[in-house]
Amino acid sequence: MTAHMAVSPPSSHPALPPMPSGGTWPAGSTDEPEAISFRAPGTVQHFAPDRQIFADGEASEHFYRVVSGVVRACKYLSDGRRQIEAFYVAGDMFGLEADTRHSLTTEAVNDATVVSYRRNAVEAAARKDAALSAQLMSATMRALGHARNHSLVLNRRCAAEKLASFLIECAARTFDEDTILLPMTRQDIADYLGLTIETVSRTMTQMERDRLIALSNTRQVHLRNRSALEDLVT
Amino acid sequence: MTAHMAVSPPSSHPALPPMPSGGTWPAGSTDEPEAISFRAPGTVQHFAPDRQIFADGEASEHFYRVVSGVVRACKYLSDGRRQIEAFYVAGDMFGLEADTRHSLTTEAVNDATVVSYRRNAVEAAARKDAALSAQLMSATMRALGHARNHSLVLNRRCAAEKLASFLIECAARTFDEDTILLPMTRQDIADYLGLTIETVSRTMTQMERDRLIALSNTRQVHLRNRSALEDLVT
DNA sequence: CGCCGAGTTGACCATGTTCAAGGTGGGTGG
DNA sequence: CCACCCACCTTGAACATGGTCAACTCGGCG
Repeated sequence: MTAHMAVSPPSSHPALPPMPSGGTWPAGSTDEPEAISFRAPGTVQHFAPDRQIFADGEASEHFYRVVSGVVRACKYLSDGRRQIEAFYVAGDMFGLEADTRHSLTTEAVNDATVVSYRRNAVEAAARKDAALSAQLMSATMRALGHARNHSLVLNRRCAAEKLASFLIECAARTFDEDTILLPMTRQDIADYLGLTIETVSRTMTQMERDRLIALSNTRQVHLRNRSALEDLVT
Repeated sequence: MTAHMAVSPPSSHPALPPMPSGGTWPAGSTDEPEAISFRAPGTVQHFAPDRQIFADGEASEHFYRVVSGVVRACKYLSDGRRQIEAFYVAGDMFGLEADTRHSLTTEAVNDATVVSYRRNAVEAAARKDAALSAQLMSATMRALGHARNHSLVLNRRCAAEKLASFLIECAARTFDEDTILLPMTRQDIADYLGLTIETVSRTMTQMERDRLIALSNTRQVHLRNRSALEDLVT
C-alpha cells in the first residue's frame, strides 16, 4: 500500500522547482512552541518534493519534526483520490500514532528537512518525565483540534468559504500577515479542501475579480480585504 | 474501577420519550477499553434528551464518561447550522481539552447517564501515574483517529457512501452485527454526515429499494447486504 | 379525533464536477 | 538566444448531485 504518487515521479534531487523552502506556509497541526527536550539526538533528513517520508500502514517507529520546508499528511483512497489531512511546517511535529502502524502517508511538498526521533526513546522518556508527557499530550490535543476544525471546513457549503478559511489559515502563519507564498500546487489545495483543481482555480479568479485577493503570480496571494474573507468563514 | 455498564437502565426519570436508551448506537470516539483508574470517585449525572452537558466556550473543569445512553458532541455555526463531531456511547470518554475552555457543545441524544471527574484531579493523578497518563494519551489518540476518519467521510463524493459508512460504524458497535437501533433522529444523522435530512431520508429509501438494508421502522435498520455497503465505503 | 413532531416524497434549482480546450512560464536543448 | 516542452494553471460548456421549498404521510398522545 504505497506506490501512489499523485503528482510526479519521485527521484533524487535533479532539478528542483524553485519553491519557497522554509518561507511561508499553511495549515499546521501538531506545532509545539517550545521544542520537545530529551537527550536522544534526532536524525536529520532531507526530502525532495513529492518524496515520501513514511507510508500509511508502515510500522510507526519514529516520529518527526519539520525543520524547514513543508510536509503533507494524506490518505489515498482506493478510487485514486487523495485527501490531505494537514500541512506541517517548521516546528510542527508529526507521526505520533496510537497504533504500531502509521495511519497516514506523509510526503514532502517542497524541498524539506525533518528531524526524526525513535518512538521507543520518546515513549520511554515520557514515562519518566511528566513534563515531556504533558507536552506530547498537548501536541496531540492540538492535532485533535486541527482535525476537528478541518472537518468543519470540509463541511462548509460553498467553495469560497473553504478557500477563504484556507487562505486565512495560511496568513495566520506568515510574517507579513497579508502576503502568502503558497508552497503547494492547486491540486494540493483542492485535496486539502475536498474540491477539484478547477473549482479552486475558478474560485481564486472570482475572488480576485471581487477584489478580495490579488495574485501576483499563481503562488503568491495578497489579501486585499481580509475582513470580507473572514466574514466568509465566520 | 469505574462504571462500564453497557446496557444499564438510567434510573428514574419523569416522562421521557420512549427512546431506545442504552440499546444500540453509532460513532464512538474516546473509548477506553479498560476503565480509567484513580481514586477520586466520579459524580453521576442524568440528562434528558437534548439536555446540554456542557457548552462550547465554557470553562473545562470536568471530563466525562458515558455510563448509558448516547451523547453528541457538536459545534453550532453562526448561520444556525450544526455539525456533529461524534456520538459517544457507554464507556466512551469525552470533554478532555487542551485549552481551559471546551471547544464543543455536548448534549444528550436520548436519556443518558454520565460520570464526571474533576479535571484537576485527573491531571494531577496523571502527573504521578505514568500508566494513567498513557491511557489518557491513548484515548486522545483514538479521538484523533476518529476525527481524521470523520474528515474522510465528510469528504466522500456521494450521500450513499456517507450513509453506508455511518451504518457500518453503527453496526460495528452492535451485539447483533446486522441489526441497528438508531438512538438519534434523521436530523442528527444529517448533521453528522454533512447532509440534509431530506437527503438522508431519500438515500435510506433508495438503499431499501436496492435491498441493501431493511427498515422495520424508522429507527431500526437491518443490514441485508453488508458487503455491498462495505464496497461503498472502500 | 385531531394535533404535532418526525419522516418521506416530489419538483425545481444551484453549485461543483466532468470533460475538453487553451494559456503561461520556467527550463532545456538546439 | 530562441524555440520548444511540459507541468501547472485557467477557462468554458454540459451535466449530475444534493439543497431548497413545499406538500404529504405516519404514529403516538392528549
